[in-house]
Formats: sequence, C-alpha cells, structure tokens
Amino acid sequence: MNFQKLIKEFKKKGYKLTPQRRLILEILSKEKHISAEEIFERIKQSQPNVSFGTVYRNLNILLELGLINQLDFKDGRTRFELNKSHHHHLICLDCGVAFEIQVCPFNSEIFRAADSQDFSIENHSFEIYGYCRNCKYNKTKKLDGKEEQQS
Amino acid sequence: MNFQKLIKEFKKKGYKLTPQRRLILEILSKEKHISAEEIFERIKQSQPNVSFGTVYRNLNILLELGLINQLDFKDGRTRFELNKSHHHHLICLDCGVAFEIQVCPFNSEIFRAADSQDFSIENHSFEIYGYCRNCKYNKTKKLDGKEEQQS
DNA sequence: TCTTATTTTATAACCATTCCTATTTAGAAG
DNA sequence: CTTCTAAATAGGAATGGTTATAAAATAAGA
Repeated sequence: MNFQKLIKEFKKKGYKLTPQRRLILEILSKEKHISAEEIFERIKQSQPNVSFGTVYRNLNILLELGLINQLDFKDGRTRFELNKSHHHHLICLDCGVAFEIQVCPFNSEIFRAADSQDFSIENHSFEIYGYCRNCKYNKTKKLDGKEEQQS
Repeated sequence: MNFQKLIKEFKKKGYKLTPQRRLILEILSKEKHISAEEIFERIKQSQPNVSFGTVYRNLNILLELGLINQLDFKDGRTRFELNKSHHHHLICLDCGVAFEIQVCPFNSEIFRAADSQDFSIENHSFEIYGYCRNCKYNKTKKLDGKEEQQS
C-alpha cells in the first residue's frame, strides 16, 4: 500500500512517527494538490491543537526526502502533492482546478542543454496555465456583459 | 529599439507614461530575472520617493499586457523578465543563478492533451531546478567536510 | 519505567505583496 | 501656455503565507 510505504520510508530516514505526521501523510495520500492551510484544517478535525508550524515543518521534511512536490498555482499559495507517478498539470488561472497530464516533454535535447552548462538537474516543473472549460465559458459571458454596457 | 517599442505599446493601451514607469521599463529591458525589490532599489537611486506599491502595481499591469513574465526561483521572491524571445531556464537552487535555454519542449502531444480537456492555454512554464557548476562543487566539498567530522 | 533527543505547541516574527487615501501629475482640451 | 481631471503616486498600514523560537510534551530505545 502506498500509505504504508510512505511511513516506512519516513521511519527509515530516522524520523519519529507522530500522530500529526501520520495524518499529514494520510491526507497527502488521499488528496492531490493540497495547500498547507487545507492540511492544517483537516488535521485540526482530529487534533485540535495542531499548529501551522508542525504542518510546514513536516512538509519541508517531506520535500527534502523527495516524497512530495510543490506546485505553483500562481495564486500565492503553494500546493503539495505526493511524488507518485511523474506527471504535469493544466492549471486554471480562474478557479484553480488542476488536471494532471501524463505526458512529459523532457527530452535528450534539454538534457544536453543542461549538460553543456555543467548543470546538475534535481527536478523540473512543466505547468500549463490557462482556463478550464467552465471558466472559459464564464469569461466569455462576462466580456459580453461588459460590451453590452459600453454600447 | 526594444525599449521604445515597449513605451509605445504601453501608451497605446491607454496608460500614462510616468517617469516611474519609464524607469521600470528601462530597468527591465536591461536586466534579466529581476525581483520587485531590486527594481525598487534601482528606481530609488534617481527617484528617492518611489514606493513599493508603484513597482508592484506597474509590474502587474505589465503582466496583464503580456509584456513580462514571472519566474519562480523557489526562494520566495518572484522574478520578472521581459517577454522577448521564448525561452526557459536552468535555475540553481543554491545561489539562484538562472541560465536561459532556447529549447522549448512544448509539442503537439501536449497541445492535444490540453485540447482533450477543453482547456484553453494562456502560457506555460518549464523550469529545470538543480545546481550550477559552482554550487555543485561547493556541495561536494561541504559533504566531504561533514564526513570528516563524523569519522 | 526511565531517559533523552526529537517533536509539538503557541506565539511572535518575518517578508513579499497588496491595500488605502490624500496628494500629485500626465496629458487632453481650450 | 493654462486649466482640468482621470489616473497615478507616496507613504504607510494591512494582509497572508511561511518561518523561527522557546517551553512543554512525547516517541522509542535502553
């Protein structure tokens, strides 16, 4: 099971398994693209005294261990996701919905470009920003409205 | 000239050309990957009374006009660059240096993936994170040091 | 059970960015 | 050149995400 594997990985690295950590891992393994605040709110339901510090500290540990990735949704809040199968995202600039796409464009040409600078690659981000079906529709409606007001 | 073109574009959209705006455009056309604070500091040299609000307000206008892009260096500060020729970056997680690479991996397969979700693309980011030659070297040295201390 | 290093809590601090409003100004019109 | 006004700025306060600190709590090995 993915969740059990995570916990094992965590303990193997010498970290203690606290109830808060267990919950964070549990939440992450259920949700994609979750923010620190959302994690905080979820944990509070069963651990009312949890603090933001705990959430951030552990997310940073998970990042260092390479077990999670962070995503930039361009709305000021970092999102986190389990580092499962490699994928990228279509991110709506209006409502923030994110679709995963399985195709990764990393290719040997890019690797060579990095290599020619003697640059050692740790990871990469490839995110496509735009508008989902719903927001595209709403945008069109809004624009129509404005034009009517102007004329 | 690139800078003149920028100003023209700016006025064409109905914005007034203030000395502050002229300076921001001038700075952007000279520098790649500059942060809001760095722009602020530069302007202050000739306009000591400039405020952060002015810098951010105008950067946001430039973003809306599509004249600049924002970059995520993973260090908490957004960087801005003129939207000249399309390119991507190799970003060092240690010292923050960014190399531009001209190769873009966007391809028809990705376009189809977006299209199948009825997702309308505005832009995309593709950034490669890792360590530049110098920092890679320093990292190795540091690790060696630690190992020596431990043994 | 005891011990200790690790972790958490609670709170304050931090820092990038945005907001507010009185004042100033760019640029259009006369 | 002067007047006028919507737009822009200065100055400072507010916001919000994230990190730091220090005292209290706790996981896990002996």
